Amino acid sequence: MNDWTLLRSFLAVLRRGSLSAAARETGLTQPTIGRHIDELEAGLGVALFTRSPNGLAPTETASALVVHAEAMEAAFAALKRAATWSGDVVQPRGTVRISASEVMGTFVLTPILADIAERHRDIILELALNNRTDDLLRRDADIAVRMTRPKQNGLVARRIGHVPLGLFAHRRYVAAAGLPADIEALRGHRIVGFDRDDHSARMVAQSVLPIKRDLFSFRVDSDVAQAMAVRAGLGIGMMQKSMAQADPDLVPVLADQVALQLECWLVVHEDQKDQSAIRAVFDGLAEGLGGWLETMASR
Amino acid sequence: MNDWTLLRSFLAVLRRGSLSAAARETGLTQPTIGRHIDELEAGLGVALFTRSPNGLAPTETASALVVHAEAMEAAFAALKRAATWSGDVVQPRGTVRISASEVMGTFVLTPILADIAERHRDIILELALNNRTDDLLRRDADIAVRMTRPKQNGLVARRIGHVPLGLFAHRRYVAAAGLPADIEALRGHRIVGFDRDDHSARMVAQSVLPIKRDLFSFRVDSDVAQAMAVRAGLGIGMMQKSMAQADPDLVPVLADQVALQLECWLVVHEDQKDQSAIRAVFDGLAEGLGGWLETMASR
DNA sequence: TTTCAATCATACGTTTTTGTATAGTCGCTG
DNA sequence: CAGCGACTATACAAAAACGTATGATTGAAA
Repeated sequence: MNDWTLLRSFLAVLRRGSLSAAARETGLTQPTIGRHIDELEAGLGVALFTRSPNGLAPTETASALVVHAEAMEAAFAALKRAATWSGDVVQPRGTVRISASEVMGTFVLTPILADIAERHRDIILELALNNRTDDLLRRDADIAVRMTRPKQNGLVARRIGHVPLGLFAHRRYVAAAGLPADIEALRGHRIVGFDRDDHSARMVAQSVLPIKRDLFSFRVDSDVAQAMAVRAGLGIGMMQKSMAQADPDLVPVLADQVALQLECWLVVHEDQKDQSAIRAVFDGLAEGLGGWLETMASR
Repeated sequence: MNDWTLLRSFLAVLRRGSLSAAARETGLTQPTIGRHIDELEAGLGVALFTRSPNGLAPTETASALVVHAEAMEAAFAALKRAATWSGDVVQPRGTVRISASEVMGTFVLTPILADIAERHRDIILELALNNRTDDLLRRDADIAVRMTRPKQNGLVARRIGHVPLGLFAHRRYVAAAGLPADIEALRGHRIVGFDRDDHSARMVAQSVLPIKRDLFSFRVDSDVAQAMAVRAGLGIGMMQKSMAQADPDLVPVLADQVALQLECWLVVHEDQKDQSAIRAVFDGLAEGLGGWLETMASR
């Protein structure tokens, strides 16, 4: 068993849930995908899917293997990106993939990246939005914007500045429920917070707030959705001040008692930091983010 | 360009240095490998090798891509291993790969692993000897024996105990060059140490010894070769006390002033620690290593 | 209940990929 | 300087992989 191609079909079936759908995704045909799965099961000596007329359901074994198949996929994508930097000429060019949180990527990075794209027309930019911290390790991205200091070896990190956070609520909510007098009084309010993904909670663990899941009466894992929920008057929630200030109907809550800020880090792989395309984007991000964070801090 | 198989040929050519040799390694033929390289170069749009009558030399680009291809390879190997744990039955079985340093793996682990293999006949053991610390991240191994506390997320680590180190020299060397009176006097002696790989230096950075490369008059990166050099009378070198005590001709040097010990950690992936095969090996290692470290400490 | 839109499985012809055989080039050695 | 051993490149045949077409089964909607 040593045919790497079979795993592409494996991933496709796992994601689409059927041979036919996987065939559509990969550009192959249903019999081919079926043969691939057969061959893979025979080669590994395990059952990967339970066949049924309405699709294929992955077995436990298949679920355990998916991380490795995805690692192969990520490595392949990284290889293709790295090939675009070839020669590393004076004029930087190629594809650079950036990983960031939803909020940072959507609201902060986009204008900065627009500027970088303007200055370096030969650089293609990719933006991966999620809150995982292992993007660089898996080479899922070339540059990461993170809110925690990276701990791994082999990474080069630069601290850019601080991002101020605060509690906010919509004017309408405040009119109906009032403002809490102190932190304890928050318990009587509707709080918007995370569902399962407690990355934001871990990040602010050093804070004065006792953040736990049962505190929240509205739960979503998407930071952007949390912000939208607050803007919709669903309750009090934590968000970046820059986002809140963009909406005149949002009022700060306990601003004097809850003043929180996250460190902002720019991270690259040690062995990639001298690629001209990556360096150009890194420097652009450092400059753009630095300026943006300064204007935020001075407000 | 999305044929994962081409990268296997790419790796083979890179390692063997010629199409023909790569063909022999992979079990394919020289024309096939040649076509694969052609196709890969065309697909990526870069030159990977400079052809010559006595082989293919990798370009700079090719060297930059090798890490990603190797990541794919490692992920594939990990997938195949993980498939052997299927079902996760009561009786643990499958292939478990352990990463350790040369010294630990060669001299300490082997008897312990023999014991584990005896108790679990359905477990196949693999032992990868190197001093890299990213084995687990790349999933190059399932369990790692390390001398430093792992810092990464997603890993579970257990501290097993301490490994005592010391300076030693061969009786013959001492007869010729004498024993140093204090640490400063080491400068007048022949010292056996690392060449380029300063992992051991970093590990003992907190020590009293000012370890730098120019201190050494004999340099090898292999810890085992260092120990052999000391046993051959080449000079004074640092080694595990357990190894030194196995040779009656070795005498401790500055034992009262240089007493060093490394922490010994057992590390496993969070999402794999409940696989019965891995758990069996992990527990066996913890028990065996723990006992061994205790007898070492009591000497 | 019947029909329809999915699905997976199988048979067969075609395309693509691979292997075999051979020619040609370079460097090394006697 | 000739011969040998290593390599790459090319031409053609064999084998493997793939796609098309079709049948069979299921589940949901009419």
